[in-house]
Amino acid sequence: MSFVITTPLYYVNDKPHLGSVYTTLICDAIARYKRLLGEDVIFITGVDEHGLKIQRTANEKGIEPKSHCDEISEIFNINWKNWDISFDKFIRTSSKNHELVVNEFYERVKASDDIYMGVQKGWYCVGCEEFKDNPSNSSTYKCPIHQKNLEWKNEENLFFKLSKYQKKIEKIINEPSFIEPIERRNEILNFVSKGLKDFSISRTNVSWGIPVPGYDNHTFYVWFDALLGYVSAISSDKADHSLEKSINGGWPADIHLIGKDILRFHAVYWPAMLISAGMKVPKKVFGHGFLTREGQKMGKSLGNVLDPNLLLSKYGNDPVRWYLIKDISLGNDGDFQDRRFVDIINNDLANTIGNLLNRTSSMSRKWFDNKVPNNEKISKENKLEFLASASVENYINKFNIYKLDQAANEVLSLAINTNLYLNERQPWLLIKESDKLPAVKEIIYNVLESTRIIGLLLQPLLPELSSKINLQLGSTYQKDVPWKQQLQWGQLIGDTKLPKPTPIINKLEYE
RNA sequence: GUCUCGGUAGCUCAGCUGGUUAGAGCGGCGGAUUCAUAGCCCGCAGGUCGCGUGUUCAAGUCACGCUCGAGACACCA
Repeated sequence: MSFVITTPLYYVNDKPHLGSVYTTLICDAIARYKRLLGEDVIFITGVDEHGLKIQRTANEKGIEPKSHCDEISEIFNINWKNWDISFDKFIRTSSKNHELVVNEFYERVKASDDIYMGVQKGWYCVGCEEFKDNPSNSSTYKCPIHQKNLEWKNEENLFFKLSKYQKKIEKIINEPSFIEPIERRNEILNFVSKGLKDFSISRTNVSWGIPVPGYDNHTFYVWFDALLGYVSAISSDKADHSLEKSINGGWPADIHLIGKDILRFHAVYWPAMLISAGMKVPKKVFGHGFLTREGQKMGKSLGNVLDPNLLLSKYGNDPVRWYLIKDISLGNDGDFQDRRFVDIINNDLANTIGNLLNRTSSMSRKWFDNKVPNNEKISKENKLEFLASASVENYINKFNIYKLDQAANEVLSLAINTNLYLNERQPWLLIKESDKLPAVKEIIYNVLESTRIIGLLLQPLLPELSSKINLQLGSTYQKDVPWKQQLQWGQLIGDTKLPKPTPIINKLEYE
């Protein structure tokens, strides 16, 4: 059984922004987590390259759409590597194999008698190049963006019989686990209950797209094409790619993680399309929130767009991951605040976790010949062992239901509890009494062990920091041993050499 | 316009089916300690729980109204 997780296929109109980085980082954490649990993960990301907007952007730059897409796609690809994203597939919707899959899919949908030629008519703004749905549309209505009169337009389009799937879609979205979070689910339920209308899947005025077989001047509407990228991605690296290859390769997706703005396409149109083609629907569509900055919407007009690459180069990968994962609850909107960012990183990562490792390792080295002490096990019950196993359990429970922020907080509280334990036991006093040596050994072993577990728990969230922690404990994550097994108490081996501790994370300064 | 969600300490937010002195983290202030990255640990924050009315023995927690904010109401992704 494979676990298929997808980011949206990002529109190549512009380079990656913080929002796409956010989505992708979350997916990466989930993908890493599932791999640690031993699942066969297919982590899909990629780019959506067709459509009028791209065509126009390329025209403005005076280049072919294809070269524009090559350029931006490469930026995305490099970008994800810089962020250490562990994706398995990177799909480009302009690729040949994708086109083959789209055509095959289209044939299936056609065979289900779900395609017909219709007329898209309505009030059209030439400036926006789109139809405006205006209840009181009259010829005097002006487009609010362009301040121009609308034109009445008829356009021949191929339509997909979405209305036919009303009942089936209702059934799917009624399943509480299908759409998360629940607030978004209500919106979709409400939308669907008003009755589904067929939607057009082809355009006649867009040349940059996949041609519809049999209709010379038609190309597929970008959404019809883009959603299929999730499917074609699965077989993208196969020599002979076909729809069947993708289906057998792991479809359906276990989770589509997307921004809340594109929920409807994923939770309504997409399942209907899939049913029509005789395919399975995704198991879950998760619409996360948006990021604001210092309480304000980010936008070009406000000039407050936060460049993710700047964050990466200035602060590094793990701090950004920690902030976005731990401080924003998945599904809610989140606010990026410079001050808070610095505080959180310094407190959580440097002071609580980093310093714990540092003080622990220092004591052990100082008193036990630069080594891990042997576990004396003199106490009847081990408080830290109890706390650690509780944290591991909670962490896994939270992660399984995609409450990543709570999982992260679980790690943090284990670190806090471990610091607390140290302060209670005060081994630095006990060490002065020679008969207390066994007790000191036990305490130090426990604390080192707890720290090792903290490091392991951080593996899917902060891969870099995690390995740094374990390295300093002389205990690396072992690929051949199940992660859950390594999370069990008591795996740290006595007499292991401890390297000289160095800070695993530098403190940030607020400017 | 219709509908949905939210308005709780300086900031970010927890508070499930109503019930002892309303909680956490961060920031701020004070204290104790030294193994450690001036760090960890301990204590302090007296907040009309947006406003008003009502239901109730009892409401942050329910109902209604108002107000402010976010969002949905189909082909921009």
